[in-house]
Amino acid sequence: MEPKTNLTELNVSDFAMAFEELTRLFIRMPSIEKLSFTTLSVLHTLSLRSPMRLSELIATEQVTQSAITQLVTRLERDGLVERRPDPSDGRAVLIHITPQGASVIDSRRSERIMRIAKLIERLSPEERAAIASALPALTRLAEFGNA
Amino acid sequence: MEPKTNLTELNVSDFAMAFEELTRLFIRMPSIEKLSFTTLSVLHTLSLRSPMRLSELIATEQVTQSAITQLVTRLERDGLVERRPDPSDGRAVLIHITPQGASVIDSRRSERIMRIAKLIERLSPEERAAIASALPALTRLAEFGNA
DNA sequence: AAAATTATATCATCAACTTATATAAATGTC
DNA sequence: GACATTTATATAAGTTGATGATATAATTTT
Repeated sequence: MEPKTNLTELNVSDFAMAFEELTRLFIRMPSIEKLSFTTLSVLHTLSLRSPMRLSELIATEQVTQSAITQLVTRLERDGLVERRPDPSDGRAVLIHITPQGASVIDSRRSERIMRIAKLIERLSPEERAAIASALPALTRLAEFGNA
Repeated sequence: MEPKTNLTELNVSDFAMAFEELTRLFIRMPSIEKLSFTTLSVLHTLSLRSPMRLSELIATEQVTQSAITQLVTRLERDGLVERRPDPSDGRAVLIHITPQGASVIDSRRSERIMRIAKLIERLSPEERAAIASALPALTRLAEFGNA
């Protein structure tokens, strides 16, 4: 609506490209545990909000009920989560993250921070400062995803 | 090695967190064509460097030979790529992207730019300017991935 | 010429996703 | 309260996407 099209459009296109590349880099980043995006995402969400219902996870993770049910079954098999009845609704179960599941997320997070640190080291102080001052904006962008 | 640990570490941790969230947002971003990461990545790589050998794609995409062979077989089935003999090596095939495959990548890219533009609109001019000045640094970060 | 390496196809298996179906519990309507 | 509708979740069947293993042909090395 606003005639900032020229400036916004140029920024966005370059930004989008850079971010796509960074996303690719991240996805392909080696990891101790070879877990899928959704697995990690579910565990991450549970590490923040455990316990949760399956229906809640379906909403946060944007995959089908069946996929979540099956993933939780596998995670339960591997000891990363537990199913418990929901006392407030006989149809539902509550998914609890186990200490083992939580430690997967913790170690994963630490590892990725270390890897990113390695990359950041290769930037100049000016480049780092620029990223630092953009960080609040990037953080805000990220929050839009939870809206 | 350098005693910038404090500043770098603080930045990196926050940056990493914001970055993880943004990555999640991007991965979960809805799309007209529901294609997997590796599918898109292969098509993207081919759109830049077609034709390529399977062995080259194995290296760029960081998955096994078997996975690439099978994926290319499916993409060929769907008309997005073509296999042709490599005249310089009787064992090899060259994978060419088709116009259809290229248009998948193009439309995907345009769509994502539009979606990101929508998000960027919600930032203030100051926030946008901060991201714009960080963009060269982010772009540099992204390039480390191709090293 | 034979051995070793390279390039790729295929098989078997499991994870991860989809749609479809089924069942039980909860809620809404009369 | 009886019945209809909705909700929550398990499961089946199928495809895709990944792995390791195996096989075959072409090329390179010895």
